Amino acid sequence: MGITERKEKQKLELRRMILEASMQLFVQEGFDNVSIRKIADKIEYSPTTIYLYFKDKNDILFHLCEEGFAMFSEQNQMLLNIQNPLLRLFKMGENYLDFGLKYPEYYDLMFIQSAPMQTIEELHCGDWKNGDRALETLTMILQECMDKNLIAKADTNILAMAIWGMVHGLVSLSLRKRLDKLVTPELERQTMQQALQWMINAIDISTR
Amino acid sequence: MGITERKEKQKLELRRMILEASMQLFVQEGFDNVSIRKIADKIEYSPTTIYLYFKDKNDILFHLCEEGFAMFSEQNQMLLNIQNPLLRLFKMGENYLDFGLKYPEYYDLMFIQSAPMQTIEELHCGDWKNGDRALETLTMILQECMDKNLIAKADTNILAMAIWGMVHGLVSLSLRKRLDKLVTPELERQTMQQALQWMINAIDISTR
DNA sequence: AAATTTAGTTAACAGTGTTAATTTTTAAAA
DNA sequence: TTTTAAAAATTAACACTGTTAACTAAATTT
Repeated sequence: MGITERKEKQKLELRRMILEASMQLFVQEGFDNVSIRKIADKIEYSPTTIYLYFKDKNDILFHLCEEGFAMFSEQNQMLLNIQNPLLRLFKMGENYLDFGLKYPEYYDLMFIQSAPMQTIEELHCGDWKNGDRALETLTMILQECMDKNLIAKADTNILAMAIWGMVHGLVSLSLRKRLDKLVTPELERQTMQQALQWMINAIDISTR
Repeated sequence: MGITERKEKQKLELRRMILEASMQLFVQEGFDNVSIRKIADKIEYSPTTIYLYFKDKNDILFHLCEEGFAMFSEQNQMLLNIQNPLLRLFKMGENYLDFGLKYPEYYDLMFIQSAPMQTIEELHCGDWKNGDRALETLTMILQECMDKNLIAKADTNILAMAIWGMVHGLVSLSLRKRLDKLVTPELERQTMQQALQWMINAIDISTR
């Protein structure tokens, strides 16, 4: 069945085109300036064609979101080389901050916008593979830190929330321009890293 | 000039009506379901009338945002009675979490949406009185904690960012349904408070 | 009473996501 | 090779959105 195979390949190709056009519009013109019609213009198809490949706009957002997680996951590969779990925790936090500042539009989709989660609930039965995996990595690092007596023993879920909460808080406040009164734009990244470092120091009991 | 006075009073009254109608729509139907036309319907004026009282939609959002800060500030009045600054810090954090979960739409405007900050830049010369005041309270508490040797000495701005970042991170992740995989909805609030408690304990050096 | 300012409205523009009906293109069957 | 059936893509439309220009009605001043 060489023909049906080719046809499926073409379908996947157009699907990719739609996602890539959307992605470019996101990065270039910002989140609010992406419309179905603009995506259609970019790929030179009519707006309704997009609905043959994606259920609705949120469905597109969700798939871009997934790509964001893939990028983040790839960036985190380097963590595997780090032996000290507390240092690994810090580096993972730094990675998180870097990712958020480097790809603000992706970060928006992954962690700030409501739309992708709605699609996950409606179309993917609440299953959020990529998001869960990143979270597991975090809890595992925390468990390792406790096992090696680097941090005080506690519920890993609570710790994970506290640490994720903090780095997410910093990134999202920065992206939404809420930190301007606290620090100048040039120093923002550096100060965020210092805040992370300060927290890691505060929980480190190995040097006490 | 009794007449011009009455007229100004009427103008202010309609202004209030617009804000209150907007507020109700926010709380009842959610952020995305507020449109100029719906506000106009609610107050039984034509949509264009609203533009005689507010520059644009963002201008309305900004003023609702200001009301949110007033509410938050009022809720924080009880902090004044707390002598121990570290306990005061914890209670302020708890207040922050409570506020975010109790008034999600207000919280959205105050800390998540981009629109209000744009209006502040354009119409109010970047001046954000209410937001700044809340931040000052936080840094002052932190300074007091350091003065009384309850926490390790450090740059108050960095500390403020770390702590604000964390509570904001928790609230915004919760509002955007990102914590579902980490904790069940019923336990969410409690776990968030525990995360805060854990952090306060981690930075507390008075019992070491 | 006439002129002028103020308050509010109507109609319209340019844009949004989305759907039903219709056409064009492609592959399979006669 | 021509006809038929299926697939792919399009046009037209609906019900919205924020916002503006032009206009009307009411109130105040001259």
